[in-house]
Amino acid sequence: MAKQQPLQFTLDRGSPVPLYFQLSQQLEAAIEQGRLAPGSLLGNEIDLAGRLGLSRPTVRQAIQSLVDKGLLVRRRGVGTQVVHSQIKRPLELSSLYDDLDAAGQKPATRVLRHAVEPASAQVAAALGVAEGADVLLVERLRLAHGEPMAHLRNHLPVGLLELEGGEALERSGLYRLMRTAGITLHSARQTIGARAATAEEGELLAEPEGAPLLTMERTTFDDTGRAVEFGSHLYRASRYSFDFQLLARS
Amino acid sequence: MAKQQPLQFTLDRGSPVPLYFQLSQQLEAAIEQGRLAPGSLLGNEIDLAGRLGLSRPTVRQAIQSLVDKGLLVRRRGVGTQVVHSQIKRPLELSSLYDDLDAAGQKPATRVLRHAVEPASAQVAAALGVAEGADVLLVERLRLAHGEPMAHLRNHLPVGLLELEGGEALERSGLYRLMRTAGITLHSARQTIGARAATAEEGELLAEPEGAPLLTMERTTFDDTGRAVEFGSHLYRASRYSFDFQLLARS
DNA sequence: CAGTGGTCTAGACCACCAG
DNA sequence: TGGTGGTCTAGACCACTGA
Repeated sequence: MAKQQPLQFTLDRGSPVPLYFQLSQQLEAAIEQGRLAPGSLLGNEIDLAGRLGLSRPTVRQAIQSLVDKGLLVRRRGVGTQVVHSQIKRPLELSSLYDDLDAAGQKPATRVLRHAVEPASAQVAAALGVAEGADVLLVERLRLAHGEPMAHLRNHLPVGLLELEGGEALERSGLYRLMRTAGITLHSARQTIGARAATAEEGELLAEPEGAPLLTMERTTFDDTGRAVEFGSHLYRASRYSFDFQLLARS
Repeated sequence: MAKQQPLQFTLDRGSPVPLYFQLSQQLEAAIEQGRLAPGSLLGNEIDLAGRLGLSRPTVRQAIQSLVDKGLLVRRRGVGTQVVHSQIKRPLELSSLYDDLDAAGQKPATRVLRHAVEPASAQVAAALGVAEGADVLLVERLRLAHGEPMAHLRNHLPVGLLELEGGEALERSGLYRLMRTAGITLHSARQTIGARAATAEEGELLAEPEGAPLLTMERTTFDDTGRAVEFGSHLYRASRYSFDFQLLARS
């Protein structure tokens, strides 16, 4: 087992950033840049704590956060080592806009509709409101490189966001707007399936009738447990797929 | 904010089960059974530690594990409360067999093929072996209630599992067999998409040609970073969808 | 202002693994 | 048998929240 030690860490005790977080960030950077080779041992926690002038629990907290991310593996009696395989991010609670943006796809959005409507039974159940109660409906077409990628229908409780005609939705994703509005996203329940495009859907997405479409339905909750969004989305299967990482539950 | 305290916890210091784990299990059970109502406050950590005869870090460790699962939310200056929405499990590194089994679908498996073959470029890249090198190919049809659900093609490095003709694969999932063989699953990289069925695929899955199919490709790694499986699967979109929970990355 | 969680320390003993 | 991570203790101070 290769082990090396010249790794240097700098901790700023005056910073408001917690010490364990400073350490875990620098460890993560070292792993990503290959300065900590896959499979190499990290050196025992006691020594590391001593060299850094930290207590062992603090060092453990830093290491644990990277174990939780899947970057490190601990083996009792052996040590802590860097995982070989490239771990990328897990499927995140991020918007399609951010996904495309990060992929350099220059996303654009066309807001097709933006209106208050009575909730259908499905929407009412998802959002936890009465059937027929007012909900905000936002219907958008997402484009990349000028080509349609997805048709997005989102239902929101009224009063949650001030969208002002929807211009903000052309420049940013819905999730980012929610975070900006002080809503803390907590969890989401998703279903991914597929079906054939109707003629109308095909026209919107520039696909022939009957073409396979990916469907995604998602209800998003904030940290108070309130449903803040129900989305019902269609993606062109020829142009889009869901790509993500899973970690085994320990 | 409702707060109640009659909750009773029993800790066994003689047990090999860690104290924080005993506590987190009992808390989780109380939440699931509704004895801890959604939105209710948990009471501060210091008192809880005192009443249980534990130190605060131990109690924190128990609470933190439930926060990580999405069952609890901490707010500084406020307290720890039970999340309102029903959190189910995240998308797990489990086999379709176990998924169906858990759903009471009485899964059955027909092994269509079980042979050593030269690796294609795609398989070689996924498993990290040379193109043309021997790999084990397992091809299965998964049925529920006698109806075909999915067509599963898995490639494995030779020598990883002793499958003995494949009978074991008719009674259990591939992942369970791997765990039984002492392989610790660590992570997987997945892609979910959709496409139209070819005539041949349609015949296997009892769908017409051109019917939408869900596709899933997955490479699974063990905790040493070794790729242990590459799967390329087809699901009937009319019968199956992927349903899972996401937690916001903190 | 009082109360909460967030962070940190400096020890301790144990269980597991390798040689 | 020695070294590793796994667990646990009994404190401490700080930052944030809400009344």
